[in-house]
Amino acid sequence: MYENQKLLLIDGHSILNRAFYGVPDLTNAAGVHTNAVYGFLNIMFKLIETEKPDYLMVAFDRSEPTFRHKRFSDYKGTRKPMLPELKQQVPMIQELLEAMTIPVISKAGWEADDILGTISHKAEKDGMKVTIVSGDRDLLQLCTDNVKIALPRTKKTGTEVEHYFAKDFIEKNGVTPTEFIDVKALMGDSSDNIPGVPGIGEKTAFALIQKYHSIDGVYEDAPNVKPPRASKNIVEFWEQAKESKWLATISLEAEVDYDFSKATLEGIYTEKAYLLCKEWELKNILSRFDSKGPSNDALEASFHMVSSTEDVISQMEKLLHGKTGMAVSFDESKEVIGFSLSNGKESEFFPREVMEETLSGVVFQNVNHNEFVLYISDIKSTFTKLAYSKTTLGKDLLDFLNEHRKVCDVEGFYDSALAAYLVNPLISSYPTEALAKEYLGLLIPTFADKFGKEKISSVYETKKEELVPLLCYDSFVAVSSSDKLNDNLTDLSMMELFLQLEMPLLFTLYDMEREGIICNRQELEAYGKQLQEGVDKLEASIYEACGEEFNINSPKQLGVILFEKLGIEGGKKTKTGYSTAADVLEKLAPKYPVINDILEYRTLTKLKSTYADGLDKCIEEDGRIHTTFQQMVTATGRLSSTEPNLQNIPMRLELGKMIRKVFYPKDGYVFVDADYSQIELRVLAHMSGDENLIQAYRENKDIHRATASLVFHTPFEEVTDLQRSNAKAVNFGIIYGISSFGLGQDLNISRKDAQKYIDDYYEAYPKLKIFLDKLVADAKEIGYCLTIKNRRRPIPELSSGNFMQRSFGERIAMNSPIQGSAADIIKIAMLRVHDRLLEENLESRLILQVHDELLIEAKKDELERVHQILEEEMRGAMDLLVPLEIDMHDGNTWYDAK
DNA sequence: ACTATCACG
DNA sequence: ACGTACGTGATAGTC
Repeated sequence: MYENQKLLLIDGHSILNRAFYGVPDLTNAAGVHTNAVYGFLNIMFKLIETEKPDYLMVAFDRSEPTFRHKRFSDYKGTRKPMLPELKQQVPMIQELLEAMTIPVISKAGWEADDILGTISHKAEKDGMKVTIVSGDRDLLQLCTDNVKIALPRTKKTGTEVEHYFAKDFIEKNGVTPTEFIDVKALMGDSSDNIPGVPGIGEKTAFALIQKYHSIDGVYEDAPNVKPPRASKNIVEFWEQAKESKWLATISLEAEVDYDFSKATLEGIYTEKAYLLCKEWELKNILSRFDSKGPSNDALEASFHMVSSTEDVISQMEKLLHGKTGMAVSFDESKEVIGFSLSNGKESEFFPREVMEETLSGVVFQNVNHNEFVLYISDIKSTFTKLAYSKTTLGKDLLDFLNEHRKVCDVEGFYDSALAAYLVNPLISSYPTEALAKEYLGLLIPTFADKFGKEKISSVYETKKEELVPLLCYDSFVAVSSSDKLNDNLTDLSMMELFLQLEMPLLFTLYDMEREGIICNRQELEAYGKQLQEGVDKLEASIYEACGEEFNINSPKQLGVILFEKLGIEGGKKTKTGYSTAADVLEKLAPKYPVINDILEYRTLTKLKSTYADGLDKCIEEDGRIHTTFQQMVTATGRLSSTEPNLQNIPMRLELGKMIRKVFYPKDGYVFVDADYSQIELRVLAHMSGDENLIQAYRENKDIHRATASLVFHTPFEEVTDLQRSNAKAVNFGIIYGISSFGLGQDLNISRKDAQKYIDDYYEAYPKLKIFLDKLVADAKEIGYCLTIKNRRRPIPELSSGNFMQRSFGERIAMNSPIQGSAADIIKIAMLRVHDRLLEENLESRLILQVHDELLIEAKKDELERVHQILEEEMRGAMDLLVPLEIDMHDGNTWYDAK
């Protein structure tokens, strides 16, 4: 009945193993390793295309070994346990195959080999042509005229596949595939734990089987067998030979269940498979799906769009009771196209044009705790909570409400995406479909699933009905996921962090962004011009020295010029070529003057392109730059700043620092800049409880000098500048999760000397070592680390089998609690400073945060007050075992305030 | 889209 | 034996 149909059988573990070692490490944003799954799929799809099978099955061993597990191949062998990164991917590929409706066959007590042998044998008897794919050459004993073994080999040029029918095997080895079992029985196989017959090696074994065709033939003619050693041992070790043959034989009669009719390859491209590939970010695989993504028909039936004034009023009255989800929808140019509301049962989209046509405005007022009143013209509804989620911050929502507004208040707002960030800060974005899957177990389509690369605005014009469900999902998911998110936050003891710190901070950040900072375009352009002159001079000088013109900004071209044309030695090579990084070039500078020009050229072009030109583009009509503070990006709990990044404005070099002179306070105001003094080291002193470090801070000592004094056993007053600066490097190193190699590199000393510094350091501050060791040990046990305010960071790297990855995880476990606790502290300070400025009816405003620094645009007659507020709220943000100190300066530009 | 480089804390 | 400091974002060049 299966005459001439084709069956493809895959040896699951073997191909996954091959893929794992053949494909470079890949992870998705959540840190899940995916390289083996990806490689497996590529091999599988390639074979589907070339072999065009009618049926496909994949065989796996069961993880628990049994007495029947007799052969040990490289991936499961006794030599090395399976690396965790690979092991994790076994259930992943099985889940995906099942999602693709490809049968995954395994049976307790039987190996994949036996399953493959049995199924291929049966299929052949049914008249099929079989291809077995494996990386394991042992399977070659299964090949016949109708059963082909395909062995993929990873070569530089890509994956090539070797094919063996019985005739190919005979041609290559001089014995038949079944005779090869007997060859193995004689010669043994150490990797498979097959003893064989002592004294018979590969050559002899082949020769004997070619002559006698089986071990029985050899045994029967034992007296005449040559060489004499074989003749003697085949008799003496006959039982062992038979045992070896049994071990080497793949069963053709395993007790496995399978059904060809369920292996037809129809419907591989299922919705579930699509979503798994998407979650694992297997983008090349995704392109094979032409599916438009999932749909939840029953749910979407409750999604509507209002089209008249009467509808607006009745729907709002209906939806605005209790907890309500709200999401504002934007097109690609950030124009509001409308908003959706959802009560978790029904959801409604309110298009902008309908709202504008029919109603004068929307006003939200906070009356009591968690109780809002929504006024639209003459209707009035009360509701208790807003939930919101979007890839960007809930600040979008505030913007929208502000346009129509009067009051936007902290109480009662709930940003689902922000909650999801606290639960897992490692994810790069928190779009609706991700929250839906994680917290509702609901699969929903994205815009790209439905509309590909079309523009939102054009879809909105032409296919509004199809778009509405997507827009409704935003508010539906926001409100529906909040219970589950709250459960998670409660379980993790993070409710306080969320409600008392992160949610209120959202409003602080919103205000800071709206405020912005004045940036003087004329001065910026003059500065850029000045830089350009320097660039031109250096460019000419570099071309002159190198004897030709080339692109100095291209590390590739620069590397060739320096290390090949000019023959400069000491060029450190990387994957792609020579490294031309500053620390490499600096070492060469004394011998080659052109190097200094190149370094200076780099400095100037960086300042010109990133800062002079880059900031210019960001000055808005009000003459101010409005950065965006990202609250859901960093793994540690810090903020980040984008478009533009105002947290990396030059500071260390004078030329770069000058840029700060173009940032002004408005008329009648001055800048007040306050930064924490060594906040991370103070946090470390507190958390570790080390008496020496605590005492040094309580006595307000120069901490680096105090460290040098202890480490180098030198009286405090006699510490040299070099000793102090070395001690400073060690202090930094400790915060980063020190390694002797890293410290050595930073100080340009040997690794051994660096290790001595570290040992002496720990002797000086004994509790630090105990504390840092405990951080790592605890994180290994529970899989994550915690800050003072219970902010958590999962560290999947700690369970890696790879030394490098694991070491990285250990450094993260030491650094994140410190960096993250410092972030907690300054966030508290920001909130309090911001709130006090408002409470005390001041006109001074908090406008920037740079990790350990706050910048206030302070009204001149409020200066004293602002100083006091900063002092009190920054120092008093948290009670530690050591005082929190700040440095504070006023200035007429940002430059002067530092 | 990815890599190298460099700006900040 | 392994080959690095922790956390970010913007730009230019290369594929």
